[in-house]
Amino acid sequence: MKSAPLVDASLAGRAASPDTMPRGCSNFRLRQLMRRFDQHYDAELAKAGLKTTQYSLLSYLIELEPVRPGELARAMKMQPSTLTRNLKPLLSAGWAELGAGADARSRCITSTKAGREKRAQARRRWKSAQLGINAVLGEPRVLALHALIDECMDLLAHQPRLAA
Amino acid sequence: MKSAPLVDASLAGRAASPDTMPRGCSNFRLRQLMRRFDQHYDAELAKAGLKTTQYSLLSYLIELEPVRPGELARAMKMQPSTLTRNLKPLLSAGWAELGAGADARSRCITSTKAGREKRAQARRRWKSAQLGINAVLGEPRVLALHALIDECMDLLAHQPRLAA
DNA sequence: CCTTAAAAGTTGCATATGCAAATATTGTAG
DNA sequence: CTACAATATTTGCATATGCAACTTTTAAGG
Repeated sequence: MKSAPLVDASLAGRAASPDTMPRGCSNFRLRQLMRRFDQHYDAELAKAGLKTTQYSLLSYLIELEPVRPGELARAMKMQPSTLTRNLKPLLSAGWAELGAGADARSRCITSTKAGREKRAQARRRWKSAQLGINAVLGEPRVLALHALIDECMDLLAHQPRLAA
Repeated sequence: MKSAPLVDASLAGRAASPDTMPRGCSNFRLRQLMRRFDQHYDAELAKAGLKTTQYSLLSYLIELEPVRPGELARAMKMQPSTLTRNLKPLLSAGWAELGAGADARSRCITSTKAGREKRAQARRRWKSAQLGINAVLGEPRVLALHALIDECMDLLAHQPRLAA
């Protein structure tokens, strides 16, 4: 028995025949690729002493500051609770500061001088990582990937009710 | 001052002009999309009582069992240490079991009857989530995304030295 | 005013992720 | 047989992620 392939179509999704319907789990695929990318960028950014996620957050903060937590979370399309916690390493490192907002129930996040310097330094590492990706995958493919991701994000954004 | 766009090209990467070079951070984009997908699949799979990651792991386990931890990690392209921990919820739930391997320093993972039943049940939820994605994004776009991800994974796999 | 809703953040709980280091075991060279 | 390298897995440490519940404040009705 066991005529089935090692990993069935719902897992890897590259065995079964026609290309008329998506095979395999989109989420698992995305997750795999994200892990790979993350490792690459992290390895480069580690030389500047931060994680890729921290670099993104610091960059968005510097662009948008002074900014409220919720606003920043919305801009980065993440949960407010996630932002609260992702901010902690930046606060500990002295790259960002959390002050009182106009509204007493809100806050105001700003970057420090050290934070802006760290971002400038890390940016060179990020650039290196990005160029590495461009080189290995080829710029056209990276462009296509970006475009496709953007399309998906747009379509998902206007779709409040996704689950059946 | 401040003629710069709200979020510069290195962040969102959709402002600046020519399409001749990738703009913005591929990693951040992937991360965003992955979060979205994850939420969608998780919402659906929660009805069966597990997370998307656990569904993937359980599925791979059932396909490959009996299997050693390292082998399973390699198949799923994740770190062995990550697999060790991701397995814990499955063990706690009684969906998988960890036994002694041939080699005394290794182990042998197998699924339980409850695990296989749970997977069958969860598979319907996964299918529903996947169909939802196909519907919102359109099957051609999902196919394109899969193909692109697969290409990237292949190119990255044969590239041991990525970082500069 | 007072009650109730809405808004903004944070915390509790659980999981996912990876690197580096530790552990245990097996294989190998002298 | 022993010291050392190679293999297989797990732990320590730190972060990332989300949902649901909770706290505090402000706004809206009566």
